Amino acid sequence: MTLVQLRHLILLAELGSFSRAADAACLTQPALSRSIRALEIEFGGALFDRIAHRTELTSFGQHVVEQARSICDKTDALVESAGQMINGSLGRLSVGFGSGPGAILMTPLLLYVAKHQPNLKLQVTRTQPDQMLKALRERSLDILIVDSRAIPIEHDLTIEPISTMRTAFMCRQGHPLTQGKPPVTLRELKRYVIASTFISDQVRHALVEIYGPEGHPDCLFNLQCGELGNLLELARMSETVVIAVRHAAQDLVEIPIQPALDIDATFCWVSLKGRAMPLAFKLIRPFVYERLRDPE
Amino acid sequence: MTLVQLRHLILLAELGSFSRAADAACLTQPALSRSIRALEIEFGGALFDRIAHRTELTSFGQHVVEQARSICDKTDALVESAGQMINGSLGRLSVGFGSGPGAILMTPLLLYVAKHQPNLKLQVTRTQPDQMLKALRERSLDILIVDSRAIPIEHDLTIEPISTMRTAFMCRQGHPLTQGKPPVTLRELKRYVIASTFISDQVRHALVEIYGPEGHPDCLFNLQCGELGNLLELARMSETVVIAVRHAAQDLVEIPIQPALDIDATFCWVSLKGRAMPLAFKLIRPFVYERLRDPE
DNA sequence: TAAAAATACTCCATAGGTATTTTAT
DNA sequence: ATAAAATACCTATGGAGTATTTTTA
Repeated sequence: MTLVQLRHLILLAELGSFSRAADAACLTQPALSRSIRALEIEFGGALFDRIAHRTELTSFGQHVVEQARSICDKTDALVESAGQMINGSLGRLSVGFGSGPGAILMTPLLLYVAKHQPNLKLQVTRTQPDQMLKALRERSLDILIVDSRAIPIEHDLTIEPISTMRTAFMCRQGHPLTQGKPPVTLRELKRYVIASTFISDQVRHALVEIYGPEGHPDCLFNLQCGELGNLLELARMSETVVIAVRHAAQDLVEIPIQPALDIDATFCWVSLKGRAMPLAFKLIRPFVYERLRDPE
Repeated sequence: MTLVQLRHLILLAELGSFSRAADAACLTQPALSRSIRALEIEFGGALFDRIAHRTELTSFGQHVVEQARSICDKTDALVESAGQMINGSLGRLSVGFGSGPGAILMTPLLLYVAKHQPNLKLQVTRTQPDQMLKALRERSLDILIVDSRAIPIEHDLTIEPISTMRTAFMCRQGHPLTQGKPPVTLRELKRYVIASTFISDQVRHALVEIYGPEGHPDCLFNLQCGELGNLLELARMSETVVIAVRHAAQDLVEIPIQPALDIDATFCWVSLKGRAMPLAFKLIRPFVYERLRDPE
């Protein structure tokens, strides 16, 4: 029994003539005749009564056709939904965000999908990198967007860079640090509470290299919080200074510190090596590349 | 997309290895590999992640496998139910009975099917021959069991004889006609009410031939009723004489009329020419042949 | 290095085409 | 006589086998 044979059966049942059904199936009459005959032999009973100038289902044929219809409908539905999944308009995508990309991208991405990909089931998550890696390996997350320094380089991960974005000390507009003449020293900065997200080893070393022992996070930061969003809120509502990706908060002001904070965040996609990317991925990919970069 | 391919897909999803799934499918590994590849090409996306020593469904593959399972289940169900229909244990059969066969056979047949073919959906009907022929042509009846003289010989009918059964004048036990010395004349008979079912032209001619003008149904019968069962009841409850198939009522007594009523009922199957017989037919056929005959 | 999947090739079964016969009206 | 389906025969595609290569842990 073949799907093709079942379709022939359905067509013949509908058209009531081998010749016409063969035409409809883009087949010659003998081919259709054989196709039906093969089914009949396989089932062991006649599906049609061949009456001159007419072909009618037997009661057995009626029974079989009903079920054949249901089978063919199901395969049509499969092809349809598979097509939708392939072009990405159907299906689910679970994205995990690191603190930086989350602060910059989460709301815009949700907005974008809500507006332009209403059929896509998107799940976004913001937790700690190690938890997200675990989720990725358990396949409850499809992909991460994180600062590459936040995750270890491991053999089972595929890491693809997205962009580098400038990092800066920032404070609210009108903050005392912005009132004096430009170059601000670390000493001046440290008169204020300084907050940051959790810091990678790499950045810690970079800070010490630029600012000496005074730049060590343990010494530098009073407040640390995994959620950059909360830190930015804090900066807006107080004289707290935050260190973060400059572009994460346009309404804050960059502090012109000397020596300059010459650290870039390097954002990347992280996925499991060897795993096919969920198809919906390609629908959000361009949007992420477009938004996760410093403005010109 | 092929049912075979879908089964391969399901098997591979279950076993998680091309080699093992190929074994299970009685196929070589390369053949299965190609089968799955063909599906992936047709759908335009990967169904499996090939990880060394392991093969796992992609999210797209999960979606497809679910639907493939449902399709294959349906085809299994089709094959199963078709097999049952072929061996007759599933399906429906509509039988129309003429008055004689109805009186003899209807209850026993219902009983037989109830007891031995509980899965068969049997519909039995007792109406007039012309109505049954109409129903047969409309395919609301599959087959008739009637006295062949009750139906016209027409080109679109297949008529297959079953048996001939003796016809007799009958009355209840202890009826006055059974008290006198054996040969009863038509004149004596006609002192009682005589009842019959509706009579065919053939039988009418036969009666006139045997008994002369006195034997003409219009003259002979006081009561006529399409339901032989009612007539037999009547004979049991009164002194009414009935003419019917002798075997239809063993508890009635045959009247030893002279000249003898030398008329046989000739029962037959009637079906539409060129139409396959419903498969359940073969389940009741032997029973009908066995029961619809005069006892030895 | 070993195990699993992919690839290369060869072969054959079968689906489909063309031509013709059979059948029933 | 005509129209429809079945049959006969041929061809070619594609599915399956064997042998081999590639890949990755």
